[in-house]
Amino acid sequence: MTEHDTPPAEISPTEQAGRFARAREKQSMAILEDYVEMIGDLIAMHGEARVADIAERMGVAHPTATKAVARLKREGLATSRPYRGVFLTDKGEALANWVRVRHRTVVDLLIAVGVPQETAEADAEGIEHHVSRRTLKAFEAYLTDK
Amino acid sequence: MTEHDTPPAEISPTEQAGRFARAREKQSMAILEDYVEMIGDLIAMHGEARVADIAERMGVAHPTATKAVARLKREGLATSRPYRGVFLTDKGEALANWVRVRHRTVVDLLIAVGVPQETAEADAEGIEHHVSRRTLKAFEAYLTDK
DNA sequence: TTCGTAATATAGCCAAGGCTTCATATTCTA
DNA sequence: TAGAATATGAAGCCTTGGCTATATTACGAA
Ligand SMILES: [Mn+2]
Ligand SMILES: [Mn+2]
Ligand SMILES: [Mn+2]
Ligand SMILES: [Mn+2]
Repeated sequence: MTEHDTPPAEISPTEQAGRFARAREKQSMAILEDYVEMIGDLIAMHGEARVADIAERMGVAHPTATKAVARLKREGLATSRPYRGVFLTDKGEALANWVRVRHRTVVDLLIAVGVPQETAEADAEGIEHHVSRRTLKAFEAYLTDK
Repeated sequence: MTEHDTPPAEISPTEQAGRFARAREKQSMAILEDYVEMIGDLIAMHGEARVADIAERMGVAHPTATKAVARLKREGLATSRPYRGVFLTDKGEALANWVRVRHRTVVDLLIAVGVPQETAEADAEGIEHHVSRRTLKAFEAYLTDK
């Protein structure tokens, strides 16, 4: 029996539970993050972010996008005027910028360790939301030093 | 205005929607994956996987774990005998093994690029589920060559 | 300036994954 | 072997994030 067949490293139930809990928290932020990033991008590209465009690019039905925007407003990340598109608050803008930088860094890191670009772009869309500040710093350092 | 202030790389709405859709699919598998891995670990460590232990280690209430186990059974990944614990089917075992290898590889990769071990372990719990076969292959190659 | 079309909003459905509370079954110890 | 403690199960609630179907609103072309 090699070391690879042994059970995983010892870890207390509490600690492990904490890791899962943190992963769940990150997940609950993921959709918000994707939407603010998307809204920011649409505004940068087209000068406005319409619900229909958001929905199309997110790959969901438009009422789904509408509900997501409602949540963004509830959380103080966005505003919207009926039939006039969606706008980011300062808080939303700040989040969008941070998320965008993180997204790029994750893609760059993946490519740097040998992941094909297309795969990197696809996987990053999910991975990014679980990359903590510390891990991001490590990625940046790695990309700089390399 | 530097290149960093420009909008993200051009990508068709359809392609981008596909990426988000794939990320959502991965997410819907994440919980199943964590549970089969956990059940496999508990069996390896203690000879059995009781709902109470699963719940404690996942950081959820026991009815939540019970419902998750019900879903595993529905998907043909596990079986259970009342008051006798939970067992993995062949399919469940295969998934658990694959998930465990992937988990370790992700942790190793993160550490290899400079992420502190504790952070790596924590972030990997979420990241792993979005690492595709291709990306995993790249990680393995990187770890070997390094 | 009207009116048809396209965009947006609203309502109501579903499944997943959390939770608490309460009932029941098993196990273990005295 | 009876009874207490523990484990499991069942019921019912909430939020999120999907969906479809059906109003409404706004805009631009005629
Ligand atoms: Mn994303
Ligand atoms: Mn992203
Ligand atoms: Mn995990
Ligand atoms: Mn894991």
